[in-house]
Amino acid sequence: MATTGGAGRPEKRKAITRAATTVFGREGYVRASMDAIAAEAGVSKRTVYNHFADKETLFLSVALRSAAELTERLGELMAKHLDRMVDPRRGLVDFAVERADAVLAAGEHGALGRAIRAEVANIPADVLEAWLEAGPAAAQRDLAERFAALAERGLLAVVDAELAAEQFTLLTFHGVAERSFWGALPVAGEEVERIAAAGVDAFLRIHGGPAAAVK
Amino acid sequence: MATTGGAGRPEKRKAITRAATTVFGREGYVRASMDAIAAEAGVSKRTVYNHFADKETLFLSVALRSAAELTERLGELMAKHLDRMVDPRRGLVDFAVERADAVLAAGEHGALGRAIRAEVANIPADVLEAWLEAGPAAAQRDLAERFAALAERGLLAVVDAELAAEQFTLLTFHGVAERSFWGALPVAGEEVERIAAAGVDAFLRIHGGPAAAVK
DNA sequence: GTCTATAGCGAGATAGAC
DNA sequence: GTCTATCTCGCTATAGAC
Repeated sequence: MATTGGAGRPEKRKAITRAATTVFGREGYVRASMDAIAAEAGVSKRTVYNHFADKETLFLSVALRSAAELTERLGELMAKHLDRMVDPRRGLVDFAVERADAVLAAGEHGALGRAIRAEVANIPADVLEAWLEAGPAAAQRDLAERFAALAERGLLAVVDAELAAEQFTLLTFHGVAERSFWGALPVAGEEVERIAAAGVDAFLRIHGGPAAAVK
Repeated sequence: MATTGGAGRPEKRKAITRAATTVFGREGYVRASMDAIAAEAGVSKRTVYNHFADKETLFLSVALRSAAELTERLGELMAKHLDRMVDPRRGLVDFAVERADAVLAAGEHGALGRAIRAEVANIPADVLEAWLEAGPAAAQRDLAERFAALAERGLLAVVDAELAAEQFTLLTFHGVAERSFWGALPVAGEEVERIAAAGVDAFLRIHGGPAAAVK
């Protein structure tokens, strides 16, 4: 959102956004200080204010960027596991595990998502809408399209792809997200796999095609 | 957790915890000021520090209390809707709707839960454990016991009651919690009912007994 | 002309003395 | 219940260095 102008070397700007991402992710919006971000970026505080009008602008800028990056990463994971899927259970479980890792791994995008969720009451409605559209909503639409394609191929018995995508995410991801407080606390890999497997089993009982019948 | 001592009139203490609950819930931990809490309680700041050693102690104290109260309230809702249940779908949907209201209604316990989730990285592990035990974990165990009893009565076909309770919560509650950012943003009542109904339908496909077969 | 370094302002916080 | 010491914050201003 609205930088201060075109001023400044682009490599400095990149260092600032990188630093802001890690510091906001680690400390949250209120605790993070512009001093700490400048120090982490290895630039002077004045340079930070040369590139971004104020703290809020910087935060929303990196939050939007992080959401878009995560959406892209999740799209890659879907392509890898779902597009050429043969065994529904295996493909879905593998995707669920890798998604949980991608979103919740320490120091990654999940930390900024947690900061956004903590600040939601203080974020302008239109900016929050933009974040949702670049992040969670977009990823959810991607997944729904993939599920519709899988139904086309007879691998899932999905009638409402949006609903199926929502329920898949709830059953295989949100349990882990809640346990780890969106990545703030570590969750054992085998726990992630256990939840993913149980979630996929349940999902297939709701939306599984004949080829994916569950005992 | 560890107050400063037995000093002070109990009605003042109650006013302080009430005020702290609303202010922490409204502003979050970092933004909330001890001045604002003292003003909201109608006492002097000195009185606040007479009852609670510092800001963190006060916060954790009211967070624990709120979690326990919410667990009790949820237990009442379960008793009301599940113990004498006749129609599984109706009972489960009604419970899901009232639970979402109880947890996420503006200014209620959900606000403090949101504050806790935002501060999770800065909360001592043992205190966080205590909060989980008094709140979410206890409520989840209650629900599992109820589900086991319903299976006993033939109203559900549940084999793993803990898993069923977890999946019920995911399917009927977490979608609403996520949409409203744990109560920070309003969600229309009909949206809550729609999600609850779809979640219960899915749940009954996984765990429904013969009496609750879904088309 | 963009950067660094530093100093400082005004506001608001915790915490505690009186 | 007031009042204040001390700290840190976001942000600005003033220097000079590459």
